[in-house]
Amino acid sequence: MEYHYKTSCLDLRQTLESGQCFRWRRQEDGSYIGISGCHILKIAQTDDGAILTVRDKTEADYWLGYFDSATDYEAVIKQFSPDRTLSEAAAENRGIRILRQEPFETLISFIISQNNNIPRITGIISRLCESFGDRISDEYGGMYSFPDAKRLAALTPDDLAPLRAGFRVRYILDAAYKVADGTVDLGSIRAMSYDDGKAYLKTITGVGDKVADCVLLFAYHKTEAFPSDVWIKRIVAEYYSDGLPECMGDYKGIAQQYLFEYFRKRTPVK
DNA sequence: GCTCAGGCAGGCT
DNA sequence: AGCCTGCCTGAG
Repeated sequence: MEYHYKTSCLDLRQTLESGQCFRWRRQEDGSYIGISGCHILKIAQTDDGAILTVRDKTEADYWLGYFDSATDYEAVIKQFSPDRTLSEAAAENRGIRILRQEPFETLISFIISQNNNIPRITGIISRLCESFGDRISDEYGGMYSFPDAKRLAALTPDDLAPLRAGFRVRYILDAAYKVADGTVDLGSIRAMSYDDGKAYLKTITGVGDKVADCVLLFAYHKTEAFPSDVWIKRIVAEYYSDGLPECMGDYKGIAQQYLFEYFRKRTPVK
């Protein structure tokens, strides 16, 4: 079925190519095909929203949650209006959504992201899923699930060598072990405060401030999280050296995403 | 050869 | 608590 999602604040390219997710493929016609958990979606941009191609209404509901349809982005952008830089960044990138992704997949993805670039991150994750995930559908040329913690915990560094993930392999395995044996219960983080969730995630080797913030923001939708990468550090140093503006409130993570896109676009590729 | 890419651990002060 | 340094890998 096709589900027509009407909204004024969703731009697929801005959202799906913003570096918060790694499992979407842009098609020649401009639509995107992606997977999350065992859910598969084809989605196409329209003037007044997007059209979701899904099996049934239950699937459509899953994806509306994934695309954060419950958050009023218009209101958030209005809240940012006192800060000139931020409101310019938001106006230009008003179609960005903060996705609600599967926690384990998000955790492993951002462990892989450290000291790495987006094409390589995407490649490593593709190989991980094709090697150790399940082929859950033959449509769109074959779709593979993200392997769960138990599956990954059964592997050795040699098994993961073909991924070419380098020194991150031992971090991937440490995360898989801790989640598989219950040392880390990802489900419990949802109810935790931002600070507690961050400290809890950092008990995993290879998870520092940046990775923890990405997981808290892009999986658990804790919008107080403000992932501070090399780009954001430059922006903060130049524009917010006296501290982040009051109007960001509890939406620092959304602000971060607008600022990141705004300045990345303006930085020429060498 | 070199540097850099959306960091982190481990060791040092 | 804050600074340094090395790190797999592949592209430019």
